[in-house]
Amino acid sequence: MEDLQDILVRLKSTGIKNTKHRIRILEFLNQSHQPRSADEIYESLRQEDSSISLSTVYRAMDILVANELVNKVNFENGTKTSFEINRHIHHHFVVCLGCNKVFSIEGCPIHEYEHELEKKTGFKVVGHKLELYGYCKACQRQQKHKN
Amino acid sequence: MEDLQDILVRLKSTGIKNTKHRIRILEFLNQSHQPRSADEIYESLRQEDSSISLSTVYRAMDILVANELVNKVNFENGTKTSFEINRHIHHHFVVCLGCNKVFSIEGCPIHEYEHELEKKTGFKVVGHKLELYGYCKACQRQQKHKN
DNA sequence: CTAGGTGCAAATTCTTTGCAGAATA
DNA sequence: TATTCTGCAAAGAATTTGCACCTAG
Repeated sequence: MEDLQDILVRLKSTGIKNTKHRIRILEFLNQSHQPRSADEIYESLRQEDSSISLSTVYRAMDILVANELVNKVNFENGTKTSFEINRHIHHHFVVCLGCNKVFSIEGCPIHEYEHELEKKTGFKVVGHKLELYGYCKACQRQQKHKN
Repeated sequence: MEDLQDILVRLKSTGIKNTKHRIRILEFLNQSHQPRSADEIYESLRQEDSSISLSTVYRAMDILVANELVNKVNFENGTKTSFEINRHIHHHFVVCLGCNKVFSIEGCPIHEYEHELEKKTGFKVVGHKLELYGYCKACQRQQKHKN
């Protein structure tokens, strides 16, 4: 887990204002092992400060995403947008369709492919999104017990 | 473009009812070069039959997706769900961030990787989502002109 | 002090649902 | 005819916005 201090330094360097809500959002996401929805962030912050509003969370997410402190994630299953700390490490997600847990994997199998594609089609690739769906070990075990 | 007849045969074989709306939705998606939102489908059908309702479109999409005649697609940019004819050909999308056009590419660079991952982690992979984002030739040209 | 941030309530947008009537197999 | 589908209107969920007040720089 990246040190919160590093993230706060990055927050300062963006020039946007350094409010307690934003700090606590970054804190919460930094300690989360999963991407979190606006609602989850809201509920978490509300436990310490019941005056915060959900619209503040949405507005904070917008600006944190625009400043690359946070990434926006949309999974196939599940309707709402999630957010994760942007650690500037290229990675992808493995999503369990049994328990909806999200695992992060480093390394990327398609950088080479991007170059191939650019050469072949002339399309300029600036990014990509890859997610794998399936069943984690625990859910596979449960599945077997059911049969 | 797959023959509409083939698709209608598949529709029949599902056992779900063969209504004119469903046929026209499949027709529309079959001739589309891009995934379409429920709203786009609705607007298109409404030109010929103004009595159709948006909820019918949503309900039709549910059942067509469940019966594998249609795929559901969620892009990172853009908020609403889109739908495309399921041609049972494994493919991925290249999305232009300039004009929002969606190009389809056949072939998949990560099947091998899936196996590796399964061996390494024990996670059972049943599917994946891969999208590439960037700029198409036309938009790259425009970009240059602006500078 | 001033630009930018915030809470609240209301508005929007996308999607789902209940129900009574209509169409398909 | 029985089951499934449909239109309409209303409800719901997620997200955005207007406005008056507040706070960090």
